[in-house]
Amino acid sequence: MGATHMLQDNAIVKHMAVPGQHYGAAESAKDHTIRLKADETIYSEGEYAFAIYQVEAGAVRIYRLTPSGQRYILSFCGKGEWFGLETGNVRTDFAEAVCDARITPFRANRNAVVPVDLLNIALTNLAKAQHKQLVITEQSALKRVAAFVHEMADGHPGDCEFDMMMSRSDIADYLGITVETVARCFTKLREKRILCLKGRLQRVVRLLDRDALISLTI
Amino acid sequence: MGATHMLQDNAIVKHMAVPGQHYGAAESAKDHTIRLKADETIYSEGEYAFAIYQVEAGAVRIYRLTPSGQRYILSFCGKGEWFGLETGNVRTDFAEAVCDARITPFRANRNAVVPVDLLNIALTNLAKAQHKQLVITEQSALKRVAAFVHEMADGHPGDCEFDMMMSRSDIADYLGITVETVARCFTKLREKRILCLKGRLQRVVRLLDRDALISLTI
DNA sequence: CGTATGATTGACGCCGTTCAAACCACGTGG
DNA sequence: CCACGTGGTTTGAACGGCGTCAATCATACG
Repeated sequence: MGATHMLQDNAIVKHMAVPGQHYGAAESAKDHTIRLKADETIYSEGEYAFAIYQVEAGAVRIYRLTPSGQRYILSFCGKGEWFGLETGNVRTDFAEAVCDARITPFRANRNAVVPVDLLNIALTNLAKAQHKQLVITEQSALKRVAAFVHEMADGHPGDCEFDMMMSRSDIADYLGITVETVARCFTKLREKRILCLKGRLQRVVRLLDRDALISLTI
Repeated sequence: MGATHMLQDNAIVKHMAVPGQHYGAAESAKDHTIRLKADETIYSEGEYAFAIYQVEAGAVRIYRLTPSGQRYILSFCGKGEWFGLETGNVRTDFAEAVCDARITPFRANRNAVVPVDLLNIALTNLAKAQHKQLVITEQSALKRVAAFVHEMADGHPGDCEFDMMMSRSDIADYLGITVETVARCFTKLREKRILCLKGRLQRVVRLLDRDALISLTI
């Protein structure tokens, strides 16, 4: 999190980053960890936004519903990532646990101090959103799925085997394609000997050829 | 710009918004207006990021080049909008004037104060990026173009006739479709009597049926 | 064993890409 | 003035990939 950002030598900006400084004070902004079961709702569109959250374990999906009722997943948040920071006071999207998860809320109590760099969180989320735009417009379903697996693999550095946790339907709504196409792309990746799928629901990936995967996403 | 955001009653956040308060001080962060000709470069990928910018007149395109050399336009910035706020010290994208334009840079000089709410800018840009994700995945080229025209129309409230300024190629790279498809969609919008196109390069839109346009984007 | 849920596979049609040509307004120079 | 070239836009024809609808498979659970 300690990433520096531009304009960092600015006096105002400096004041924003007080990591852990006020944490543990009499009136801490940090609440206790919340344990969530799979698919449990964290907040919904239209609700009052009183906190931001950090993922401790598991994964969270942030999504919106189009007027036609279709779900579009804006982002998945894994361990260490922040979500729930909005422009206004009202939620514009939904947050749910993808699987069993733990998250920590940070409330904005009066006089309490949030021990986090909000600007950094906002800019990180912006960078994620921009990268996703590139992935999505970078047409060809196979490229999108490859980029998704790559993204998941980045969340597990070192491991060549990991659990994606999300369903095919989650992946489809995240990449803007259909479940069937997602399945077809995964079989293509298997045929190309880039990965294996394991587990009851085929959500555990074993990476066989990371380089080939990356070259697909380009 | 003065939009409130969540956690606004937080002490740290309060300190960030000092609109105009320090402006005009001995060492102002605001530089003089820059005048740009069409297609002139503002900054490029890899450069050191020392300032953010506000558009005074005209329009600016923010884009990236994929490894395969394809251009993808992340956003257009019109009058009043901010761009150039990045996560790191190094530019990750390019900024160019779409047409003749005027912009104001805000440097991060030592001891100088940026009279703007950086968090608000970041969150606004994040909201824009998220909305664009919905537009793009909301497949069907016609819907994308309709959403684009709608977005342009929002920049000219009240006017039913305005200049889009960008070329078909700009629009294509912005929406992730081809120039030909963009042209076909515009003729469809003309056939549906939703708009007329004027000017030598057919970039001036006259909106005939705003409601029909909006209902297309849903 | 029957049902339910989620993943996979197949067949077919449509929409957008690709390649190509035409068009239009505006220059230039003969 | 006309011929020609240029940059941007539009239109046409053919191909291919993804969505749709449907059936099948695998595993878990009552």
